[in-house]
Amino acid sequence: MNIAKVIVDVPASSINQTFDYSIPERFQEILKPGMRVIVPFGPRKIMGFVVDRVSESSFERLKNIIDVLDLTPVLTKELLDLGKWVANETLSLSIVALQAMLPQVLKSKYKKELVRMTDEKLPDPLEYLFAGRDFIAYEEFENANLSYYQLQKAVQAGDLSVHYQVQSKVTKKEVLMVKPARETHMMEEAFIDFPKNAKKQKQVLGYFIENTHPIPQKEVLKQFQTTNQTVKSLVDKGLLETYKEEVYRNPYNDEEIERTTALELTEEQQQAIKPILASIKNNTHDVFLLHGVTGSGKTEIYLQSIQDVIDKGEEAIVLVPEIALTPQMVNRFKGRFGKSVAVMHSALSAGEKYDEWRRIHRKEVQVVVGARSAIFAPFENLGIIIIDEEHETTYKQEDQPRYHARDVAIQRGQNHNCPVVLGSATPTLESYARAMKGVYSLATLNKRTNDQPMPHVDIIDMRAELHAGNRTMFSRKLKESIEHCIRNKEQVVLLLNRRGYSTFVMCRDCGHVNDCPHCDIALTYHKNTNRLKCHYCSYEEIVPSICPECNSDLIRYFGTGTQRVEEAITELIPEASLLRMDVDTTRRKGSHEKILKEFGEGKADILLGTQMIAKGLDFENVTLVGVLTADSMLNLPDFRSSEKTFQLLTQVSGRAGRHELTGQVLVQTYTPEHYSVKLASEYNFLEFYKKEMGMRKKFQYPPYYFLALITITHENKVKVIQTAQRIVHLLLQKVNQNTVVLGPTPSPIPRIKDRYRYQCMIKYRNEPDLRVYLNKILDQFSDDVRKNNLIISVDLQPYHLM
DNA sequence: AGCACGCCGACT
DNA sequence: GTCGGCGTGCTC
Repeated sequence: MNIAKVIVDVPASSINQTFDYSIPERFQEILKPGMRVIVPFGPRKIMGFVVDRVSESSFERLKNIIDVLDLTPVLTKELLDLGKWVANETLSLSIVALQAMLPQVLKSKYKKELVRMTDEKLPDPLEYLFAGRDFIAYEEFENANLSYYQLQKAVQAGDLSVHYQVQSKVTKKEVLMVKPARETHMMEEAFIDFPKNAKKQKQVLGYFIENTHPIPQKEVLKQFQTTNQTVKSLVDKGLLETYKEEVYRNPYNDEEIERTTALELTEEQQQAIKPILASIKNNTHDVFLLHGVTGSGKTEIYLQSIQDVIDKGEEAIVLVPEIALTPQMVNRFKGRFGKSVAVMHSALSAGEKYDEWRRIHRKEVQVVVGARSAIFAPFENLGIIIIDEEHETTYKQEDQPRYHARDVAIQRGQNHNCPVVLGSATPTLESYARAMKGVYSLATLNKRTNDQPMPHVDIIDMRAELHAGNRTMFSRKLKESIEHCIRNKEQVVLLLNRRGYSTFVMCRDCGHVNDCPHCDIALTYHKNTNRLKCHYCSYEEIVPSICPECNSDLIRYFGTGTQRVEEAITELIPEASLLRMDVDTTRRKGSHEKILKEFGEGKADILLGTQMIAKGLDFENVTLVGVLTADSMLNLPDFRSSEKTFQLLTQVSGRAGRHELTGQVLVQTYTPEHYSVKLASEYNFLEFYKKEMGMRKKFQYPPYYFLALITITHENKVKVIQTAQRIVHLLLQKVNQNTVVLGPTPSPIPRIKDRYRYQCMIKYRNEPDLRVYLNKILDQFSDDVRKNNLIISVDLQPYHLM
């Protein structure tokens, strides 16, 4: 077994295979699959993952592994296999799948150096560049703009050599600790003999006679108001010892979180948890769909299930949408399981993420709560996987590897023979349909734990407002209700269901709209900078004062963004104080929490925000939730738009009246008759499910059909269309009769960053070999992809049809 | 991907 | 003879 199979860090389809290396004697004992290594690859040195050890290779001459980067494997056997599965399932490269399972810091960086090999004089420009040094960074040579020919000759003559370096930057945080170096009685003797003028040293020594435990040097210095010189002298005298100890960065202050114990479950909750506990107990893999209205106590079911898993000596993964990973949520888990919880989400720094990951790796925690990628937590005895807010689209990764955390969860659940729990107040049609078919077990929670009814939802027809001469974005009823709330010192949450915190600009005379010169999309107006920006390529220009088409000066700003609503409210209800929460105001780390905290403390009457305020907020004093434009989402060219609207309206309604005070929800819409608006206002998920399933069946969409989206991108429009047509043609030759291949059609945004975009959609029910066909087709175009900068991307089960 | 190698053409 | 610019093929 002295040969290692290695997946090397080269993201290219022609390299998407294992490479064999022989294992030098000194690594024989320690090298295991799942470790990272440095290997020679052509003239370079690169990082790779050992995926297997074997005793034979079909290659005659194998190169040696240069170095081993890990003391213990960073990927378990299960995760290595899972990586292979993910790569297969999502048509991505093995190396990309493996990298996705690890924290960023474990990724390698590469460096090239130019090393002088001779004492003889080099050709003038090179000699000058080296300036007496033995080696220089390759970059220096490149920046100097010298002839590559000379370099080539010098290297061939053996006067210079190119060295390749692999840097695996791992930043462990260390603290300098101080402890006594002698036994106490020896220290005491030294104390007595100590010179009187060394006052500080004597004090410190005295401390360590009393306290023999190591403490950080920083604390010693602080306590005795002295410098490290004092400690150093004591160390030099052989009385104290210093050493470095690794510490974890702790993004959450655990001590302050109050511990909680299990709550008593309601009848409904008990019914729901019973089969889950049974599945844990019997080590069976089942998928549970927990359909529970907001406030029905899903989290308590998660917590108690996890408790059983921990008691059994196993581990738990809890996935939460990024946006819901607020301290409120994290505290519930930390409160119950204390130090056994690791938290993983994008607001952590790279170092913090690595630390949390290591706590899992070292088996110091049993529970991880995290966003999508936490599904790859390196646990070896998984007892349960929970996906909260199962319907959230953030569980699908948008770039390679385009995996869905739910699919990975189920795969891991099978690997570990453990249950997977999907929880939501508004499950995806896919999951609910599976539950209906009996593939998943369904548990429904209809009652809120506090027995409060769901708040009443009023639909307001904005067309009628328009007819009545109200041209503002607030209906009369909403305005009155807001004022009423403020008078009663209650709080309001306003949702503007549109990410446009800005507007587009149009000439009133000729209708000219400023488009991005590089993308086929209108520029959006940013008021704070008074500029027009492209959200796709970051192109910017100053807002024109006259129309570039017709020279008219009647420029009008269209569309409603949160900034605008903010202005309108201050005009309409001057006494109201307002907090705005959107992409603009939450860009900085921690600002999200800060805004919520201020609102929670009652520092504002109104919280105005985009989607992000719909999730998980729980404020006692909120009695009114207003949705300004419920249908702005409905008009999107996306077959899920009704589902998304229903989900959003249901979610946001759950924000009102969660405690003593009863809540009210006002939904403004131009299409009050639309079923997703109407049924959301009645909290009628089942009816919505039936209705929407009918639509999906009629138009051949999931869950009746599977989808695959192929997007072809190139600078030359003709080339894109030709390629797309060829792909469609090839597909049609292979797929089943009843499989639909649509396109090629221009993408919803037909050009981004000067690249034209065409797509074709495959709708299928049964194509077991689709991945094989797709791989073959991708192979056929691999030359074009490499040489001509063509991009073909395949997204199986896409969420965004862009 | 990133690199070497080799062929070609330009310029001196 | 001195250079740079591609196209091609390889990486255990």
